[in-house]
Amino acid sequence: MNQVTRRRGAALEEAILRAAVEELQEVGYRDLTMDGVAARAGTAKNVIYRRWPSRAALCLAAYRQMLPTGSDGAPDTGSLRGDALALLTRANDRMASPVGKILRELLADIHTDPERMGELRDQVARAGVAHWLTALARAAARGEVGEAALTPRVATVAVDLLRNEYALNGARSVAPEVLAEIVDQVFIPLTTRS
Amino acid sequence: MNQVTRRRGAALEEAILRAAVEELQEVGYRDLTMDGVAARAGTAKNVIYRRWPSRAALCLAAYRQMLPTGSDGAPDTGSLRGDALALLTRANDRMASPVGKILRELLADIHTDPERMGELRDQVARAGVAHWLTALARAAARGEVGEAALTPRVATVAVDLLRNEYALNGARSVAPEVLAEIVDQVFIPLTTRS
DNA sequence: TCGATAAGATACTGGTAGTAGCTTATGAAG
DNA sequence: CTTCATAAGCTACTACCAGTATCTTATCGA
Repeated sequence: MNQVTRRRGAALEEAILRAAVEELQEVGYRDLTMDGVAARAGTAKNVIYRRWPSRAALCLAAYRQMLPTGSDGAPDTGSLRGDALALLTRANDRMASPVGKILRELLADIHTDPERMGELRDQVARAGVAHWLTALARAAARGEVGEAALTPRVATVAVDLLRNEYALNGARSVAPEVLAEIVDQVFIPLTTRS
Repeated sequence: MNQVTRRRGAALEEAILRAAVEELQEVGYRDLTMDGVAARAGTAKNVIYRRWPSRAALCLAAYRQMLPTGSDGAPDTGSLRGDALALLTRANDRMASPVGKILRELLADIHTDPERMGELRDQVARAGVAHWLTALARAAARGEVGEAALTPRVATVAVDLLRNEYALNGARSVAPEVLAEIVDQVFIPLTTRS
């Protein structure tokens, strides 16, 4: 592994992160090893440890790289129920995807580390709140929903419940019927003016 | 560690489980080691492996031993809101307790193992659903709530959201204000006839 | 009394996080 | 062009732990 030209600084850092991302994609968080990342990056373990204090920290950084940069717009199906189902389905797809799996493994592993949890929480919790709020705002403009519904808690109730399903179900993806149930039994009754 | 009298069968099994429970209480799931349990039980690791196939399996069995046997009755405060807050507070206390912490560590570790997840899920999900249903039934008798609220999904919505808080917050316990928010912004509006 | 069974003791494999210490390429400053 | 601090590269190491193997020996039932 004798390097002819030696990478340094940012270039090396990127190479390591890229290697970590690839390892995450291929073997997942649980089975990712520092030796593996080092080998793939063509460097040595201690080089990694000079930049990130632990395996979890490295993987967290790598995870960030994997996130889609340009998030899609909010769906506009014309009805609140349609929008909600679309948003929830999208969230479900994301959580069931490889990236979602990695996120869940990561969450599971670092849930005792308050510091790193904080970083992840924002990533997780904030994802898409805006979309729910705009969907609600549109519905409010149509007169479908009352003012009382426009709190963050209510807006995110559906995704929160979805996240709970994953917490209970483990790795499996959540069935569409469950999504409909959440929307029809909770989200719509909560938001719709009666 | 030469035993004068050698324990066998059920007696030994109980001793191991007791040791595992104590280790769980003292160091938690994450830091529990099979060597530690064996030492504490005054036996050897392979004896444990003759009974449980893995560390996770042993800890799951030990966790079951830790559960309170006689669950408390459903609170009856006279109002649905009071009952809901009481139930949710109790659930929060349980989840924040050492036993709850162990449960969460366990959940986090085995969430990729569908088989063991199934065992745990019932334990977790079913816990207290009955109480919510009786609280709702009482409220229905008083005319406080409509029929539509009497689905499992709606009945457990508060605990489900609480569980989500733990998923997002990691180890920390959930603040009382959050409990009130869940009750006042979600549970009560969902259930109460308008 | 004897023999099957399972407990006990010990040692081992294999894998991995994280550390240490040395060598050497690199780039910047003089 | 030379020097020198820095950081990359390399190797080897510690410590830890899950799970396995093997042999000895106590126990219990026939």
